[in-house]
Amino acid sequence: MSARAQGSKKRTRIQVQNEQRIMDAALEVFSTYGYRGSTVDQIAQRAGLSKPNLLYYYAKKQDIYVAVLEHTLSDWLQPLTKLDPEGEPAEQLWNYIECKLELSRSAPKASRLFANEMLHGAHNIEPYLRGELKSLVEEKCGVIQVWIDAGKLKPIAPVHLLFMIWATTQHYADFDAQIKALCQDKREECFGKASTTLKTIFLDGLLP
Amino acid sequence: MSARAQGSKKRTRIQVQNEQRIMDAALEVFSTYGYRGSTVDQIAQRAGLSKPNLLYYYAKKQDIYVAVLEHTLSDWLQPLTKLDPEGEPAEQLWNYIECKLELSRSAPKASRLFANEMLHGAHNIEPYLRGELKSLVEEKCGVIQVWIDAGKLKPIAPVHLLFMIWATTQHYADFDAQIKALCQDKREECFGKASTTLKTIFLDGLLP
DNA sequence: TCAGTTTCTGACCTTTCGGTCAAAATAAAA
DNA sequence: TTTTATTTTGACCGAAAGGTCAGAAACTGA
Repeated sequence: MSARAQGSKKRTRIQVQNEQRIMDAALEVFSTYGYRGSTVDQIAQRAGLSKPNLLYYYAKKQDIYVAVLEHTLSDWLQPLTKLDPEGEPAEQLWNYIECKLELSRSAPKASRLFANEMLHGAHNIEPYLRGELKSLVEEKCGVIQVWIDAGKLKPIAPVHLLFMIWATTQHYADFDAQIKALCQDKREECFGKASTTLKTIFLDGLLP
Repeated sequence: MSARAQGSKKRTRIQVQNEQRIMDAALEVFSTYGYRGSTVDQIAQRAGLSKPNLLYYYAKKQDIYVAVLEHTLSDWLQPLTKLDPEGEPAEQLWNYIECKLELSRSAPKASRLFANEMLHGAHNIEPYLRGELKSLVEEKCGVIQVWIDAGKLKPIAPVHLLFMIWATTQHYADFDAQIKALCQDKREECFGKASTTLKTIFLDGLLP
Protein backbone atom coordinates (compact mmCIF):
# COMPACT_ATOMS: atom_id res chain seq x y z
CA MET A 1 0.00 0.00 0.00
CA SER A 2 1.30 3.43 -0.84
CA ALA A 3 2.30 5.61 2.08
CA ARG A 4 -0.20 8.38 1.45
CA ALA A 5 -3.15 6.09 0.86
CA GLN A 6 -3.01 5.04 4.46
CA GLY A 7 -5.00 8.09 5.35
CA SER A 8 -5.43 8.65 9.03
CA LYS A 9 -3.08 5.92 10.21
CA LYS A 10 -0.11 7.02 12.26
CA ARG A 11 2.89 8.04 10.18
CA THR A 12 6.14 6.17 10.34
CA ARG A 13 9.40 7.87 11.23
CA ILE A 14 10.72 7.14 7.75
CA GLN A 15 7.54 8.44 6.19
CA VAL A 16 7.71 11.76 7.99
CA GLN A 17 11.35 12.22 7.10
CA ASN A 18 10.97 11.36 3.45
CA GLU A 19 7.87 13.47 2.99
CA GLN A 20 9.75 16.44 4.39
CA ARG A 21 12.65 15.80 2.03
CA ILE A 22 10.23 15.57 -0.88
CA MET A 23 8.52 18.83 0.05
CA ASP A 24 11.86 20.62 0.25
CA ALA A 25 13.01 19.21 -3.06
CA ALA A 26 9.68 19.93 -4.71
CA LEU A 27 9.68 23.57 -3.60
CA GLU A 28 13.19 23.99 -4.95
CA VAL A 29 12.45 22.37 -8.29
CA PHE A 30 8.90 23.59 -8.96
CA SER A 31 9.74 27.18 -8.02
CA THR A 32 12.69 27.15 -10.40
CA TYR A 33 11.23 25.40 -13.42
CA GLY A 34 7.47 25.64 -13.01
CA TYR A 35 5.09 22.70 -13.00
CA ARG A 36 5.53 21.44 -16.52
CA GLY A 37 9.19 22.35 -16.55
CA SER A 38 9.91 20.10 -13.59
CA THR A 39 10.30 16.35 -13.80
CA VAL A 40 9.57 13.74 -11.19
CA ASP A 41 13.09 12.43 -11.66
CA GLN A 42 14.53 15.83 -10.82
CA ILE A 43 12.58 16.07 -7.60
CA ALA A 44 13.42 12.49 -6.67
CA GLN A 45 17.10 13.10 -7.23
CA ARG A 46 17.08 16.25 -5.12
CA ALA A 47 15.26 14.42 -2.37
CA GLY A 48 17.76 11.58 -2.53
CA LEU A 49 15.19 9.00 -3.56
CA SER A 50 14.60 6.88 -6.63
CA LYS A 51 11.66 7.84 -8.81
CA PRO A 52 9.52 4.82 -7.97
CA ASN A 53 10.28 5.40 -4.32
CA LEU A 54 9.07 8.98 -4.57
CA LEU A 55 5.95 7.78 -6.35
CA TYR A 56 5.39 5.48 -3.40
CA TYR A 57 4.83 8.55 -1.23
CA TYR A 58 2.98 10.69 -3.74
CA ALA A 59 1.28 8.66 -6.42
CA LYS A 60 1.25 11.39 -9.07
CA LYS A 61 3.33 14.42 -9.99
CA GLN A 62 0.37 16.68 -9.40
CA ASP A 63 -0.06 15.30 -5.90
CA ILE A 64 3.45 16.47 -5.06
CA TYR A 65 2.70 19.86 -6.53
CA VAL A 66 -0.55 20.38 -4.68
CA ALA A 67 1.05 19.18 -1.45
CA VAL A 68 3.91 21.65 -1.65
CA LEU A 69 1.51 24.46 -2.55
CA GLU A 70 -0.70 23.74 0.44
CA HIS A 71 2.36 23.29 2.59
CA THR A 72 3.47 26.88 2.00
CA LEU A 73 0.08 28.57 1.73
CA SER A 74 -0.42 28.91 5.46
CA ASP A 75 2.89 30.73 5.92
CA TRP A 76 1.81 33.08 3.21
CA LEU A 77 -1.51 33.83 4.83
CA GLN A 78 -0.25 34.43 8.33
CA PRO A 79 1.15 37.98 8.22
CA LEU A 80 -2.19 39.42 7.12
CA THR A 81 -3.98 37.90 10.10
CA LYS A 82 -1.85 40.05 12.37
CA LEU A 83 -3.29 43.31 11.02
CA ASP A 84 -4.82 44.66 14.22
CA PRO A 85 -7.94 46.85 14.07
CA GLU A 86 -7.05 48.31 17.47
CA GLY A 87 -3.61 49.53 16.40
CA GLU A 88 -2.63 52.71 14.61
CA PRO A 89 -3.19 52.35 10.84
CA ALA A 90 0.21 53.67 9.78
CA GLU A 91 2.03 51.39 12.16
CA GLN A 92 -0.11 48.36 11.39
CA LEU A 93 0.23 48.73 7.65
CA TRP A 94 3.92 49.37 7.80
CA ASN A 95 4.37 46.30 9.97
CA TYR A 96 2.56 44.26 7.38
CA ILE A 97 4.56 45.67 4.49
CA GLU A 98 7.85 45.07 6.25
CA CYS A 99 6.80 41.55 7.11
CA LYS A 100 5.89 40.75 3.50
CA LEU A 101 9.11 42.25 2.22
CA GLU A 102 11.05 40.15 4.69
CA LEU A 103 9.23 37.07 3.43
CA SER A 104 10.29 37.92 -0.12
CA ARG A 105 13.85 38.07 1.10
CA SER A 106 13.85 34.96 3.23
CA ALA A 107 11.48 32.74 1.24
CA PRO A 108 11.69 33.77 -2.40
CA LYS A 109 11.03 30.26 -3.63
CA ALA A 110 7.63 30.12 -2.01
CA SER A 111 6.82 33.45 -3.59
CA ARG A 112 7.86 32.28 -7.03
CA LEU A 113 5.92 29.07 -6.63
CA PHE A 114 2.72 31.04 -6.03
CA ALA A 115 3.47 33.58 -8.70
CA ASN A 116 3.86 30.80 -11.19
CA GLU A 117 0.64 29.16 -10.11
CA MET A 118 -1.22 32.47 -10.39
CA LEU A 119 0.27 33.24 -13.74
CA HIS A 120 -1.12 30.03 -15.14
CA GLY A 121 -4.63 30.44 -13.83
CA ALA A 122 -4.32 29.22 -10.24
CA HIS A 123 -6.32 26.11 -11.05
CA ASN A 124 -4.76 24.16 -8.20
CA ILE A 125 -5.60 26.70 -5.49
CA GLU A 126 -8.99 27.99 -6.64
CA PRO A 127 -10.76 26.69 -3.52
CA TYR A 128 -8.18 28.39 -1.32
CA LEU A 129 -8.51 31.67 -3.21
CA ARG A 130 -12.28 31.73 -3.06
CA GLY A 131 -12.44 30.38 0.47
CA GLU A 132 -9.85 30.95 3.13
CA LEU A 133 -8.06 33.82 1.40
CA LYS A 134 -11.20 35.61 0.30
CA SER A 135 -12.79 35.66 3.73
CA LEU A 136 -9.60 36.84 5.38
CA VAL A 137 -9.23 39.57 2.79
CA GLU A 138 -12.81 40.67 3.28
CA GLU A 139 -12.31 40.85 7.01
CA LYS A 140 -9.16 42.91 6.73
CA CYS A 141 -10.63 45.19 4.09
CA GLY A 142 -13.34 45.85 6.63
CA VAL A 143 -10.69 46.92 9.09
CA ILE A 144 -9.07 49.23 6.58
CA GLN A 145 -12.46 50.71 5.69
CA VAL A 146 -13.08 51.48 9.35
CA TRP A 147 -9.78 53.34 9.46
CA ILE A 148 -10.79 55.28 6.38
CA ASP A 149 -14.21 56.13 7.80
CA ALA A 150 -12.51 57.35 10.96
CA GLY A 151 -10.46 59.73 8.84
CA LYS A 152 -7.22 57.95 9.67
CA LEU A 153 -6.49 56.97 6.06
CA LYS A 154 -7.14 58.59 2.72
CA PRO A 155 -10.22 57.19 1.00
CA ILE A 156 -8.83 54.42 -1.20
CA ALA A 157 -10.22 51.03 -2.18
CA PRO A 158 -8.92 48.71 0.56
CA VAL A 159 -8.53 45.63 -1.60
CA HIS A 160 -6.43 47.57 -4.08
CA LEU A 161 -4.20 48.74 -1.28
CA LEU A 162 -3.64 45.09 -0.44
CA PHE A 163 -2.91 44.35 -4.09
CA MET A 164 -0.35 47.15 -4.09
CA ILE A 165 1.36 45.80 -1.00
CA TRP A 166 1.47 42.28 -2.36
CA ALA A 167 2.70 43.41 -5.75
CA THR A 168 5.46 45.66 -4.49
CA THR A 169 6.83 43.26 -1.91
CA GLN A 170 6.59 40.01 -3.86
CA HIS A 171 8.14 41.75 -6.84
CA TYR A 172 11.51 41.47 -5.12
CA ALA A 173 11.25 37.70 -5.07
CA ASP A 174 9.42 37.07 -8.32
CA PHE A 175 11.40 39.44 -10.53
CA ASP A 176 14.72 38.74 -8.88
CA ALA A 177 16.39 38.27 -12.26
CA GLN A 178 15.40 41.75 -13.37
CA ILE A 179 16.38 43.33 -10.09
CA LYS A 180 19.77 41.65 -10.19
CA ALA A 181 20.30 43.03 -13.67
CA LEU A 182 19.24 46.59 -12.89
CA CYS A 183 20.34 47.08 -9.32
CA GLN A 184 24.06 46.81 -8.77
CA ASP A 185 23.66 47.04 -4.99
CA LYS A 186 24.34 44.05 -2.83
CA ARG A 187 21.27 42.14 -1.70
CA GLU A 188 21.13 43.65 1.76
CA GLU A 189 21.56 47.16 0.52
CA CYS A 190 18.96 46.64 -2.18
CA PHE A 191 16.37 45.45 0.30
CA GLY A 192 17.25 48.35 2.59
CA LYS A 193 16.61 50.91 -0.11
CA ALA A 194 13.45 49.08 -1.13
CA SER A 195 12.21 49.26 2.43
CA THR A 196 12.74 53.00 2.86
CA THR A 197 11.30 53.75 -0.57
CA LEU A 198 8.21 51.70 0.15
CA LYS A 199 7.79 53.42 3.49
CA THR A 200 8.03 56.89 2.00
CA ILE A 201 5.67 56.24 -0.86
CA PHE A 202 3.03 54.24 0.96
CA LEU A 203 2.85 56.49 3.97
CA ASP A 204 3.81 59.93 2.71
CA GLY A 205 3.45 59.84 -1.06
CA LEU A 206 5.98 61.09 -3.57
CA LEU A 207 5.21 64.79 -3.46
CA PRO A 208 6.76 66.96 -0.77
CA MET B 1 15.85 26.15 -47.45
CA SER B 2 13.96 27.21 -44.36
CA ALA B 3 12.27 30.57 -44.49
CA ARG B 4 14.20 32.13 -41.62
CA ALA B 5 17.60 30.93 -42.77
CA GLN B 6 17.34 33.18 -45.77
CA GLY B 7 18.54 36.04 -43.65
CA SER B 8 18.47 39.38 -45.32
CA LYS B 9 16.62 38.34 -48.47
CA LYS B 10 13.30 40.02 -49.11
CA ARG B 11 10.38 38.35 -47.39
CA THR B 12 7.57 36.78 -49.31
CA ARG B 13 3.96 37.82 -48.80
CA ILE B 14 3.16 34.36 -47.49
CA GLN B 15 6.16 34.43 -45.21
CA VAL B 16 5.17 37.73 -43.63
CA GLN B 17 1.61 36.57 -43.14
CA ASN B 18 2.51 33.23 -41.62
CA GLU B 19 5.15 34.64 -39.35
CA GLN B 20 2.59 37.07 -38.00
CA ARG B 21 0.13 34.26 -37.42
CA ILE B 22 2.79 32.29 -35.64
CA MET B 23 3.72 35.20 -33.40
CA ASP B 24 0.08 35.73 -32.44
CA ALA B 25 -0.44 32.05 -31.72
CA ALA B 26 2.83 31.78 -29.83
CA LEU B 27 2.00 34.74 -27.60
CA GLU B 28 -1.37 33.22 -26.82
CA VAL B 29 0.00 29.77 -26.05
CA PHE B 30 3.27 30.63 -24.31
CA SER B 31 1.64 33.25 -22.09
CA THR B 32 -0.99 30.77 -21.01
CA TYR B 33 1.05 27.63 -20.47
CA GLY B 34 4.65 28.83 -20.13
CA TYR B 35 7.55 27.61 -22.21
CA ARG B 36 7.69 23.98 -21.20
CA GLY B 37 3.93 23.79 -20.85
CA SER B 38 3.42 24.75 -24.47
CA THR B 39 3.80 22.37 -27.39
CA VAL B 40 4.79 23.11 -30.91
CA ASP B 41 1.67 21.29 -32.06
CA GLN B 42 -0.49 23.61 -29.99
CA ILE B 43 1.07 26.70 -31.51
CA ALA B 44 0.86 25.27 -35.01
CA GLN B 45 -2.79 24.42 -34.58
CA ARG B 46 -3.61 27.90 -33.31
CA ALA B 47 -1.73 29.44 -36.20
CA GLY B 48 -3.58 27.22 -38.66
CA LEU B 49 -0.44 25.43 -39.82
CA SER B 50 0.86 21.92 -39.64
CA LYS B 51 3.72 21.28 -37.26
CA PRO B 52 6.34 20.66 -39.96
CA ASN B 53 5.16 23.77 -41.71
CA LEU B 54 5.60 25.83 -38.59
CA LEU B 55 9.06 24.32 -38.16
CA TYR B 56 9.79 25.49 -41.68
CA TYR B 57 9.52 29.07 -40.44
CA TYR B 58 11.13 28.62 -37.04
CA ALA B 59 13.44 25.64 -36.92
CA LYS B 60 13.18 25.09 -33.17
CA LYS B 61 10.64 25.67 -30.42
CA GLN B 62 13.01 28.00 -28.66
CA ASP B 63 13.36 30.11 -31.80
CA ILE B 64 9.63 30.75 -31.72
CA TYR B 65 9.82 31.65 -28.07
CA VAL B 66 12.71 34.07 -28.42
CA ALA B 67 11.08 35.64 -31.46
CA VAL B 68 7.81 36.34 -29.67
CA LEU B 69 9.67 37.69 -26.65
CA GLU B 70 11.66 40.11 -28.78
CA HIS B 71 8.56 40.95 -30.73
CA THR B 72 6.82 42.30 -27.64
CA LEU B 73 9.81 43.72 -25.80
CA SER B 74 9.86 46.96 -27.73
CA ASP B 75 6.21 47.70 -26.90
CA TRP B 76 7.06 47.13 -23.30
CA LEU B 77 9.97 49.52 -23.34
CA GLN B 78 8.26 52.38 -25.09
CA PRO B 79 6.18 54.05 -22.35
CA LEU B 80 9.26 54.67 -20.21
CA THR B 81 11.00 56.51 -23.02
CA LYS B 82 8.27 59.13 -22.90
CA LEU B 83 9.14 60.22 -19.36
CA ASP B 84 10.00 63.84 -20.04
CA PRO B 85 12.62 65.62 -17.90
CA GLU B 86 11.11 68.96 -18.88
CA GLY B 87 7.63 68.13 -17.61
CA GLU B 88 6.20 68.32 -14.12
CA PRO B 89 7.21 65.23 -12.09
CA ALA B 90 3.73 64.47 -10.76
CA GLU B 91 2.19 64.68 -14.19
CA GLN B 92 4.96 62.76 -15.90
CA LEU B 93 4.95 59.92 -13.40
CA TRP B 94 1.21 59.69 -13.35
CA ASN B 95 1.16 59.55 -17.14
CA TYR B 96 3.60 56.69 -17.02
CA ILE B 97 1.67 54.80 -14.36
CA GLU B 98 -1.60 55.19 -16.25
CA CYS B 99 0.06 54.08 -19.44
CA LYS B 100 1.48 50.94 -17.82
CA LEU B 101 -1.83 50.12 -16.19
CA GLU B 102 -3.55 50.49 -19.52
CA LEU B 103 -1.03 48.08 -21.03
CA SER B 104 -1.86 45.55 -18.34
CA ARG B 105 -5.48 45.90 -19.30
CA SER B 106 -5.07 45.78 -23.05
CA ALA B 107 -2.09 43.43 -23.38
CA PRO B 108 -2.14 41.10 -20.39
CA LYS B 109 -0.67 38.25 -22.39
CA ALA B 110 2.52 40.14 -23.13
CA SER B 111 2.80 40.96 -19.45
CA ARG B 112 2.36 37.34 -18.43
CA LEU B 113 4.86 36.20 -21.01
CA PHE B 114 7.52 38.46 -19.47
CA ALA B 115 6.55 37.65 -15.93
CA ASN B 116 6.97 33.99 -16.69
CA GLU B 117 10.33 34.55 -18.31
CA MET B 118 11.51 36.61 -15.34
CA LEU B 119 10.25 34.08 -12.86
CA HIS B 120 12.39 31.41 -14.45
CA GLY B 121 15.59 33.38 -14.55
CA ALA B 122 15.17 35.48 -17.70
CA HIS B 123 17.84 33.44 -19.49
CA ASN B 124 16.41 34.28 -22.90
CA ILE B 125 16.45 38.05 -22.40
CA GLU B 126 19.61 38.56 -20.35
CA PRO B 127 21.28 40.65 -23.07
CA TYR B 128 18.20 42.85 -23.29
CA LEU B 129 18.05 43.30 -19.52
CA ARG B 130 21.70 44.23 -19.18
CA GLY B 131 21.77 46.29 -22.36
CA GLU B 132 18.84 48.20 -23.75
CA LEU B 133 16.70 48.11 -20.62
CA LYS B 134 19.51 48.90 -18.22
CA SER B 135 20.70 51.97 -20.07
CA LEU B 136 17.18 53.31 -20.45
CA VAL B 137 16.52 52.75 -16.77
CA GLU B 138 19.74 54.50 -15.82
CA GLU B 139 18.83 57.45 -17.97
CA LYS B 140 15.36 57.78 -16.49
CA CYS B 141 16.62 57.29 -12.96
CA GLY B 142 18.84 60.24 -13.66
CA VAL B 143 15.80 62.27 -14.59
CA ILE B 144 14.01 61.28 -11.39
CA GLN B 145 17.10 62.10 -9.35
CA VAL B 146 17.17 65.57 -10.87
CA TRP B 147 13.56 66.06 -9.80
CA ILE B 148 14.47 64.94 -6.30
CA ASP B 149 17.47 67.23 -6.13
CA ALA B 150 15.24 70.10 -7.26
CA GLY B 151 12.98 69.38 -4.29
CA LYS B 152 10.10 68.35 -6.53
CA LEU B 153 9.96 64.78 -5.22
CA LYS B 154 10.61 63.18 -1.85
CA PRO B 155 14.09 61.63 -1.62
CA ILE B 156 13.51 58.02 -2.64
CA ALA B 157 15.66 55.58 -4.60
CA PRO B 158 14.61 56.17 -8.23
CA VAL B 159 15.06 52.61 -9.41
CA HIS B 160 12.87 51.32 -6.59
CA LEU B 161 10.19 53.76 -7.58
CA LEU B 162 10.29 52.22 -11.04
CA PHE B 163 10.10 48.75 -9.50
CA MET B 164 7.04 49.84 -7.55
CA ILE B 165 5.34 51.18 -10.64
CA TRP B 166 6.08 48.05 -12.63
CA ALA B 167 5.01 45.77 -9.82
CA THR B 168 1.73 47.50 -9.08
CA THR B 169 0.62 47.89 -12.66
CA GLN B 170 1.72 44.53 -14.05
CA HIS B 171 0.16 42.84 -11.05
CA TYR B 172 -3.25 43.38 -12.63
CA ALA B 173 -2.24 41.31 -15.64
CA ASP B 174 0.00 38.74 -14.01
CA PHE B 175 -2.18 37.93 -11.01
CA ASP B 176 -5.44 38.17 -12.87
CA ALA B 177 -6.62 34.88 -11.39
CA GLN B 178 -6.25 36.19 -7.87
CA ILE B 179 -7.85 39.50 -8.68
CA LYS B 180 -10.81 37.78 -10.30
CA ALA B 181 -11.25 35.70 -7.18
CA LEU B 182 -11.02 38.58 -4.70
CA CYS B 183 -12.55 41.47 -6.59
CA GLN B 184 -16.18 41.00 -7.49
CA ASP B 185 -16.22 44.20 -9.55
CA LYS B 186 -16.52 44.05 -13.30
CA ARG B 187 -13.23 44.46 -15.17
CA GLU B 188 -13.77 48.11 -16.04
CA GLU B 189 -14.78 49.08 -12.54
CA CYS B 190 -11.87 47.16 -11.08
CA PHE B 191 -9.35 48.97 -13.23
CA GLY B 192 -11.03 52.27 -12.42
CA LYS B 193 -10.65 51.73 -8.68
CA ALA B 194 -7.10 50.51 -9.20
CA SER B 195 -6.29 53.69 -11.06
CA THR B 196 -7.61 56.06 -8.41
CA THR B 197 -6.02 54.06 -5.62
CA LEU B 198 -2.66 54.08 -7.36
CA LYS B 199 -2.94 57.81 -7.94
CA THR B 200 -3.73 58.57 -4.33
CA ILE B 201 -1.00 56.41 -2.88
CA PHE B 202 1.78 57.25 -5.29
CA LEU B 203 1.19 60.96 -5.29
CA ASP B 204 -0.32 61.73 -1.90
CA GLY B 205 0.43 58.76 0.31
CA LEU B 206 -2.02 56.99 2.57
CA LEU B 207 -2.03 59.35 5.52
CA PRO B 208 -4.26 62.41 5.47
C1' DT C 1 3.40 27.63 -70.44
C1' DC C 2 7.14 25.99 -68.06
C1' DA C 3 11.31 25.96 -65.11
C1' DG C 4 12.64 27.19 -60.71
C1' DT C 5 11.57 28.44 -56.13
C1' DT C 6 8.94 28.47 -52.09
C1' DT C 7 5.66 26.33 -49.21
C1' DC C 8 3.51 22.41 -47.28
C1' DT C 9 2.61 17.52 -45.80
C1' DG C 10 2.53 12.66 -44.06
C1' DA C 11 5.25 9.39 -42.27
C1' DC C 12 8.69 8.53 -39.28
C1' DC C 13 12.49 8.74 -35.66
C1' DT C 14 14.22 9.49 -31.00
C1' DT C 15 14.08 11.06 -26.53
C1' DT C 16 11.84 12.23 -22.48
C1' DC C 17 8.71 11.56 -19.09
C1' DG C 18 4.90 10.02 -16.08
C1' DG C 19 3.64 6.01 -14.23
C1' DT C 20 3.40 0.59 -13.17
C1' DC C 21 4.76 -3.75 -11.18
C1' DA C 22 6.76 -7.78 -9.25
C1' DA C 23 9.91 -8.75 -6.29
C1' DA C 24 13.87 -7.71 -3.21
C1' DA C 25 15.47 -5.43 0.96
C1' DT C 26 14.70 -3.46 5.21
C1' DA C 27 12.40 -2.35 9.47
C1' DA C 28 8.99 -3.46 13.07
C1' DA C 29 6.24 -6.50 15.81
C1' DA C 30 5.42 -10.79 18.09
C1' DT D 1 13.90 -15.74 15.74
C1' DT D 2 10.07 -15.68 12.94
C1' DT D 3 6.46 -13.29 10.97
C1' DT D 4 4.42 -9.30 9.16
C1' DA D 5 4.35 -4.67 7.35
C1' DT D 6 6.85 -1.14 5.22
C1' DT D 7 10.11 0.68 2.06
C1' DT D 8 13.00 0.45 -2.02
C1' DT D 9 14.49 -0.93 -6.53
C1' DG D 10 15.29 -2.23 -11.53
C1' DA D 11 13.08 -3.19 -15.48
C1' DC D 12 9.57 -1.91 -18.20
C1' DC D 13 5.42 0.48 -20.70
C1' DG D 14 2.86 3.82 -23.40
C1' DA D 15 2.06 8.40 -24.55
C1' DA D 16 3.65 12.78 -25.70
C1' DA D 17 6.63 15.79 -27.72
C1' DG D 18 10.55 17.85 -30.48
C1' DG D 19 12.40 17.38 -34.63
C1' DT D 20 13.67 15.26 -39.60
C1' DC D 21 13.02 14.24 -44.38
C1' DA D 22 11.72 13.06 -49.01
C1' DG D 23 8.79 14.50 -51.92
C1' DA D 24 4.19 16.67 -53.27
C1' DA D 25 1.78 20.97 -54.06
C1' DA D 26 1.52 25.72 -54.92
C1' DC D 27 3.28 29.85 -56.29
C1' DT D 28 6.37 33.02 -59.19
C1' DG D 29 8.80 35.07 -62.85
C1' DA D 30 10.31 34.66 -67.58
